[in-house]
Amino acid sequence: MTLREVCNTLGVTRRAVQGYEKAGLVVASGKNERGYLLYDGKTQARIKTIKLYQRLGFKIIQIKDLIDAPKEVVKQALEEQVDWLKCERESIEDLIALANEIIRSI
Amino acid sequence: MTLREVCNTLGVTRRAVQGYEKAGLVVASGKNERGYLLYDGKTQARIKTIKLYQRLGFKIIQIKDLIDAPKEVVKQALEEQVDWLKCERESIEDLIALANEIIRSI
DNA sequence: TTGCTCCTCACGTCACGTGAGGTGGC
DNA sequence: TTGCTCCTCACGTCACGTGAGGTGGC
Repeated sequence: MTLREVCNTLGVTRRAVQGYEKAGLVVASGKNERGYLLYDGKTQARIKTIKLYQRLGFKIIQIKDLIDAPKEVVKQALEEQVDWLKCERESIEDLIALANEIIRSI
Repeated sequence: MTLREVCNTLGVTRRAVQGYEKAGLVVASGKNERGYLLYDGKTQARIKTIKLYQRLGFKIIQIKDLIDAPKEVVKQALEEQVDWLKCERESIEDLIALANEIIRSI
């Protein structure tokens, strides 16, 4: 698939994929006769995984360490991320309460 | 109070206050005989307010429109922010569930 | 002169957004 | 030549972080 096709089917931007390449997370599998960048199935799967990790709050540099890591390492990282997400949820709860207090005082 | 004193008492960094000044959110009330930047009580209160709005997720440009706005405008902005925070909370709930699913599948 | 504290730039960060300028085949 | 799609830079974004280089009084 060309870059455009990958972007459309996976819902990522051209610039994001470019960013992943710069970070060393993915590599184009080649170019077609017109010089268009091509990505194979494995690379597309990697891009999907990267997007998923990003949604979970991992940074690019963390994903770099995670994407080719053994399952147990991934599992532990995910468990830590769940703890972090729970903290985030707590913070948001507190902020909602705080904002509501201020609203009532106005 | 000097910049250092403001930073220590309010828990902000020198660079953050500098950023607020650049954005036009606050202005130093003057300089002392040594050329140190000074901030009066009103300015310190503004900095506190800015930090609070930032915690609630407002961006600097939004705070610029909010900090001198009438109470009703602030109230409405806060109500919208609460809605947004609730959406954020939902997203995090979903992410926690998703991460836990992945963990179970490993 | 050394040491301390402050000042004002100004580049770096992060993950892209948003063009700019150039190429290749119809 | 025009029009289209792609390419590869490269500056811009956001709210500061992190120095660099210079000043003033002990």
